[in-house]
This record gives sequence, C-alpha cells and structure tokens, in this order.
Amino acid sequence: MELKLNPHLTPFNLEHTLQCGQVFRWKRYNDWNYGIVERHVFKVKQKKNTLEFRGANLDFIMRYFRLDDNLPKIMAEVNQDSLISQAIRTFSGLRIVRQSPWECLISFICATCKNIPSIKNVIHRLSNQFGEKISFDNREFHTFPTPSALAELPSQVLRDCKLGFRANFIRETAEIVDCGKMDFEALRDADYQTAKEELLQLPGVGNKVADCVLLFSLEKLEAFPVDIWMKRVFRNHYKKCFDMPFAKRLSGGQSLSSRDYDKISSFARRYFGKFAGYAQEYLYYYARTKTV
DNA sequence: CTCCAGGAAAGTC
DNA sequence: GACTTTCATGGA
Repeated sequence: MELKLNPHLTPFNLEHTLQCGQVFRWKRYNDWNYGIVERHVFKVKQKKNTLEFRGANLDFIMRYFRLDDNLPKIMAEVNQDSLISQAIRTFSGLRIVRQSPWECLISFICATCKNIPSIKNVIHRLSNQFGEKISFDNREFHTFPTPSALAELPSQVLRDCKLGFRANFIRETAEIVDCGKMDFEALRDADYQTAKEELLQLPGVGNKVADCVLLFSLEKLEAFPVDIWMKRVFRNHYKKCFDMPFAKRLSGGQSLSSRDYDKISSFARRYFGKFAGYAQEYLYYYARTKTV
C-alpha cells in the first residue's frame, strides 16, 4: 500500500522521525525500515511525497506516525526564535511517534546514563531473549517482553543483559505494571500533571523519564523532557531567560536538581506552548547532530 | 587511561 | 529544603 502526502498540508520525513532518538527498535534492511509495535511487524519506506508500507493498514500508519497532527500549525506555534526556527528548517517533517506506553516506559528507564547505541543494544537484548518471536518477510523479529515476562526474572538475569544499576528498577516497575497497578489508559485521559505524578511513583522514573513517556506514548505533547543535551541548549541559548544563580548552575557538569529541572521544563511549556514537546524533539536532535 | 551518555535514588547537612 | 555520592557499562 502507499500513501500520497501533500508536503504543504501533511509534511512528513520518515528518516528524521526514526533517527531523532525517540525510537530504539527500528531496523533497516535494503531500503525498507522495519518496525515492531505490540504484535505488529511492518515495513515502511518513503520516496519524496510517497509513503510505501506493508504489513499494516492505512489507519495504523496514520496513527503510529501521528499523521493526524497538523504539523504546519504546530511548527508555527512553537517557532518562537531563530534557534528553533533553524531546527525546524533542518528537520522539516519530523514527527513524534505514538509508542506503546509499556515499551516506552521500560525503554527510557533503560536510557538513563546511556548513549543511544547502548540503549538500542540493551533493548534488543531484552526483546531477543524475553520477547516472542514473529516472522515477517523471511526475517525474525521479537515483540517487546510483557510486564509479567520481565517481572519474574531474577535481577541477575537482567544484569546479564547489561542493564547495570537499572536492573532492579526494571524488575520492580514490571511487577507493579504486571499487577495492574498502573493504568496507562487512565493516564492518557488524565491531564499532564496528574499523569506525571502517577508515573513518578514508579522506581527508576524521575522527571525526565516521566516526561519522555508522557510525550512519546501518552498524548501529552506539552511534556518537555530535559536531558544533558537540552541542558546544553539552555545554557548556550536561553540563559537570559533565567536568573543569574540558575544560569551559573547550568554551566556546571552535574545533573539537574528536581527543582532546576522544573524550572527549565515549565519555562519551555510556557515559552513554546501546548506543543512544547515537538519543539523539544527538534532541539534535541539539532543539539545532538549540529553544533549548538 | 579518562571522560561521557535522553538520570534516579539514597545519603548528608 | 539544597548539595553530594552511588549506581554499571560500553564507546569514544
């Protein structure tokens, strides 16, 4: 199947969307990109304004890649200065993806203090060992392990997957989700603050992980995750928006205190508006690949 | 070798 | 409240 995209009404860039660092499990064989979502394996490729796909129907593609988001309107709303404007031009067509909350949650707990290649490695290790095998296109793929699959693993087995100090967080969070004590559907319906407070109860989930899960899987497009790269962006470009003592702390090498995190994140939500998460993703990818 | 990565939690004052 | 230390591991 294929989908013709009007670049003015529905701009989309598959490459930027998959490479910006929001998803960790996509693979490329030949010129096809293979994705796994829940139990669906599918492949996608883009040629200019045509999106080609197999193994998924149009509704699924529209929903997963958020092609229902009015991107031109969103970009116009977050386009508040020359830096974000530059990032928007550079990565035109980048979209936030609708991930499944459970996989997103575990992925970003694993992501603490790791670079992206390491994150991909550990997620692949988890899936290959504890996920279910699914064949597609004469290749083998694996679903992401279920909460019960991870909950029953001894932490030593998780450590053997190179999870390090994250192993206990993963197992404990898996137990909580497996017991049905985390209702992702309810979080989707709740407002940003309420949903965030719920997520913060989970072991291994702090401000940054919570905001990633809210943005990438729970429809909270105002969520603005602040990691080491975003701290760098604010130190170099938005220092004047804060008081001097705070600006000085931004220059330090230490990780953000919870209060300083809120200071940046809530400023960004006011500054960029209700689609601040989109601004974050463009700035994040820009900071990682260009000089800021 | 040292330094860093999509941080969080526990400890200290 | 706030600052500091600890937690593992692979890659540059």
